[in-house]
Amino acid sequence: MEYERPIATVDIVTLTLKDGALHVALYPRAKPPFEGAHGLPGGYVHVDEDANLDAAARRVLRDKALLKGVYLEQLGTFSGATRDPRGWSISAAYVALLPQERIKGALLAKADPVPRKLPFDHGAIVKAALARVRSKSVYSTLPTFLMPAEFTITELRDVYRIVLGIEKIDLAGFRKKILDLRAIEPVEGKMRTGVHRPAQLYRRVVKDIALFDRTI
Amino acid sequence: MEYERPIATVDIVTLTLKDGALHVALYPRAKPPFEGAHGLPGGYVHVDEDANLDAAARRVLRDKALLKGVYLEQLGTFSGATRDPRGWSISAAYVALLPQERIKGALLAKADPVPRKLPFDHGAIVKAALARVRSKSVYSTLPTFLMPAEFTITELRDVYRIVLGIEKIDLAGFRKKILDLRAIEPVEGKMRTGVHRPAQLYRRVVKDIALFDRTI
DNA sequence: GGAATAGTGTCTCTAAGACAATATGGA
DNA sequence: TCCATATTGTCTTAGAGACACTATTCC
Repeated sequence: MEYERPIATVDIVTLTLKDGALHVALYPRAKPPFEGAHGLPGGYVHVDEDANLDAAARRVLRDKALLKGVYLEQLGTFSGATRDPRGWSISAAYVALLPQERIKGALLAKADPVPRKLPFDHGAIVKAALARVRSKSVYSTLPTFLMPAEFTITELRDVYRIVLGIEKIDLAGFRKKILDLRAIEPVEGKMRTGVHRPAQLYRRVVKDIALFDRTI
Repeated sequence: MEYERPIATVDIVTLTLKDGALHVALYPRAKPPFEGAHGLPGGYVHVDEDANLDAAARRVLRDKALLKGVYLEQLGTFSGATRDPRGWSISAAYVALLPQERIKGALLAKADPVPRKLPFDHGAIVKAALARVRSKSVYSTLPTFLMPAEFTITELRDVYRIVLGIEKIDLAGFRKKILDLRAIEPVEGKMRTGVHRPAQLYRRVVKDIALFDRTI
């Protein structure tokens, strides 16, 4: 026996750093339901063109001009009879991380506390995304995907501070850990200058995240 | 515009311990496709009776008489045009853990290496489930859900050894860590006897898993 | 020189790991 | 008594954290 098939969609929680806090990218909805309201980018799975859900998520990112080198991982699947007014629905949620300058045309809203009045269960999805990113950042180089192509160790340390909500992280210890992992490498001859000793610039060397033995 | 809706199913990777190794519960498929073959328990989402995917997963467990106190978590969602001969499909995969004596009527197959010739992409799903359970067991009390109601610390230590693939874990250090966490408590007056000093029996006290600061 | 941050070295202290010592019941 | 495992205690050592010290640039 065949059962009625649920609606199948993907939704992307695109997180970035702005003004020292995590922000989520929201876009106005072009069609009902919730037409005009700002929500997570997403949409129907296109069974004729998407090879799978990952491909559907990448297509959504492409439509928003968020393309190359974006960190993307499946967050979880949200479902139920009541989350979408159109009927029983399944939404595969993804988390994307990228530096702010890569995002154009989106409304960047503070991710914590989660913005009020998001459509569907997008509030719960953003909350889950934040929890995932925070817990994973404790023992991985996930926050490097929030950095621009080149960054100093101090800047990376500050991003860890923001993501993890830690008031201070000792720079000497942080430097040792992050360099021992060999997940970033110095960019030859490039320094960040200022009214102080110039700092070495680094870039991420691994495509995926690297894991620490312990915690940051 | 509405797109054609994919098939929506749930699949459960039920892991247990047997003969000192992780095993996965397989059941013969009653209907096509792959009728008669052994595969993961699962089935269509019933939009008329399931409140959401978690409820669908619990219904599948209930149908297999695996009911109370089963640890269940969403593993991830597997999808695509080709994984199911019936068409573009989405399967929400779940991991369930329970002690062997709770499982009746299933074929228990060694989970590592993954059994050959499983239907659909069930091989990949089992592989992902194993990876999830192993990585999470490093820093949590997840393996306690593989234990019967009462167990000794030595028995729990051995389960960690099996799940993590570690040849030896010092019992004294393990005892300290697991007791400090207060995730298990002694069962008053109950001891496991043998041809040696009797051992205190313990039971799990937390409903969910508890997390270690570091690793086992 | 002074200010500010980058980068290195060192000390302390905790905690993990190894392992010794003791406890207890059955044969 | 001995054997086997349970349970507790102790010693050593690696590593994290704190922080002092030096380096380098601009003013």
